[in-house]
Amino acid sequence: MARRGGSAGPVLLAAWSVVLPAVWADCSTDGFLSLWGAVPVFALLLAEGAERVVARVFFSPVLPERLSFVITSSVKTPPARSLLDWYDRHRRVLPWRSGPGQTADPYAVWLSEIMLQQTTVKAVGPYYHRFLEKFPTVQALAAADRDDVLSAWAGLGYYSRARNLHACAQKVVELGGFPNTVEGLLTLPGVGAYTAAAVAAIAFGVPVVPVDGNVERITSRLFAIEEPLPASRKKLAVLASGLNADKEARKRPSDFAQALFDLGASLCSPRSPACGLCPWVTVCAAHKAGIAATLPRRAPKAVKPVRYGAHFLVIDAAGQVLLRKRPEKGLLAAMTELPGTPWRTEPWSTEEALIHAPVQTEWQDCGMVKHVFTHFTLQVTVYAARISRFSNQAVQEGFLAPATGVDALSLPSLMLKCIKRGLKTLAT
DNA sequence: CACACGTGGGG
DNA sequence: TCCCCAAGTGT
Repeated sequence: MARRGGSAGPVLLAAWSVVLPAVWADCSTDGFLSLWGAVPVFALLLAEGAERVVARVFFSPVLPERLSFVITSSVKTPPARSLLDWYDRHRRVLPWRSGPGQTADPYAVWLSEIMLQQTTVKAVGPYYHRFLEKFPTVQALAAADRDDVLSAWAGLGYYSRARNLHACAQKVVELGGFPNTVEGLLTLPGVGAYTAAAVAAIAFGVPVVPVDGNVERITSRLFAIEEPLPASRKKLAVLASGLNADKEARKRPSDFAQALFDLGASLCSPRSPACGLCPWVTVCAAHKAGIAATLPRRAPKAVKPVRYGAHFLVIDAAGQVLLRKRPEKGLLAAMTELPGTPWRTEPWSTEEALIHAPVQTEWQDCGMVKHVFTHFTLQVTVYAARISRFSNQAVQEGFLAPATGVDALSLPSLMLKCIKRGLKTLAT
C-alpha cells in the first residue's frame, strides 16, 4: 500500500493477501505508487515462480475485479498545485459553471453533464439555456410531458439521454433530491461512472476524479500508456483515480475535475497538444518520450456499413405535412419522422419504395440525402408531392403539422434534412 | 467485451 | 470529401 509515509499498508496488504492469494512484493518505496496516496488502490508485484516478475497487480476495494497489468514507466505524482494555478488563470467561463467560490446547483450540473455526454460544448449551449428556461427545476422537468422533453432535445442526438433524463428527474423528485454520493448517483437512470463522479465532485465536493475522454487522454499521456483503447480503459481509470492523491487536489474536488476538462480541451488536445504551455509538462512521460501527440492509441474501428431508405414529404393545400412517430425502441426511438420505408442494406427501386408511400399520387424524386450515424451511413431517397387534401386513412398512420417553420418542428436532424430537400424540390 | 446509440465541427 | 471525435450509458 502506497500511503504517503503512512503505516496502514502492511495491515491492509495482509488483509488483501487473504482475498487474493499470490506472491506479493512490497512496493511501498516505488515512486510510482505515491500516486495513490490515501486512495484505496494497492499496487503489488506478482511473481511467476520464484524469479521473474510478470506483472504489477493493481487492486482496489472500490473496483469489483482484480486489475492486472504491467507498468513500464514510473512517474511522480502530478502536482495538483500547478494544475489548479493554471486553472485559476485560464478557466473557461461556461453557462453551467458557477463562478469561483459559488455553490453549484446539482440540477444544473446534472443537466449539463447529461447533455455534454459525447457532445461538444458549443452544441450544448443553446439546448442548455432552452431547457433551463422550459424546465427551471428538477420538479418542473419531472412534471413535464415526456414528449415535450423529447421535442426540446430534438437535434442534440442520442435520444435515450432525453428519455433517461425525464425518468431520472422523476426518480430524483421521489427521492426528495439528488443523491450526494457516487454510489447514490449511480442508481439514477442515464448516470454512469463518469457522470456520477462528475456530479459528486462538482455539485457535492466529493474528492473523486471523473474519467471522461479528456481525462483518459491526459492520463494516457502522463503515464505514456501505449496500449490502445478500449482495452486500456480500465487501466486508465485506475491511474486517473490517483491523480487527485495530492492534498491540494482533494481540497478542491470540483475545480480539480474541471481543471482536467479544461486542460484536455485546450492544451492537452487530441491532435496537437500545446505541451510547451502545460503545467504538467515536467512530469509527463509521453512528452518525455516524444509521443504525446500520438496518445491515446485506439484500436482500428470497424468499417461503417451503408443502409438505404426512402421517405415521403407530402403537403396539402393548407400547407400541412404528414408526420408519424417512430417506435419506442431503437434508433431515434419515439422521435418524429416522415413516413417511409424501413432501412436496409439494399437500395430501394422507385416502385419498391412507393409501396410504402402514405398516399397514392404523383411523386417527385428529390434525390438522395446522406446522413452519418455512429455505426452506419444512411442514404435516403426523398420523394415529395402536393395533394389537395389528406384522406382520413392517410392521416390514420400519423399526424399533420404545418410545413411553415420547419425549424420549429421538433425533429431529428436527419428528418429536418429530408424535409428541407423535399421543400426545395417542390419549390422549383 | 462489443455493439447500439446522433450530430456537427475541425483538420 | 473524408475522417476524427466530444464532459458516455445501457445491454
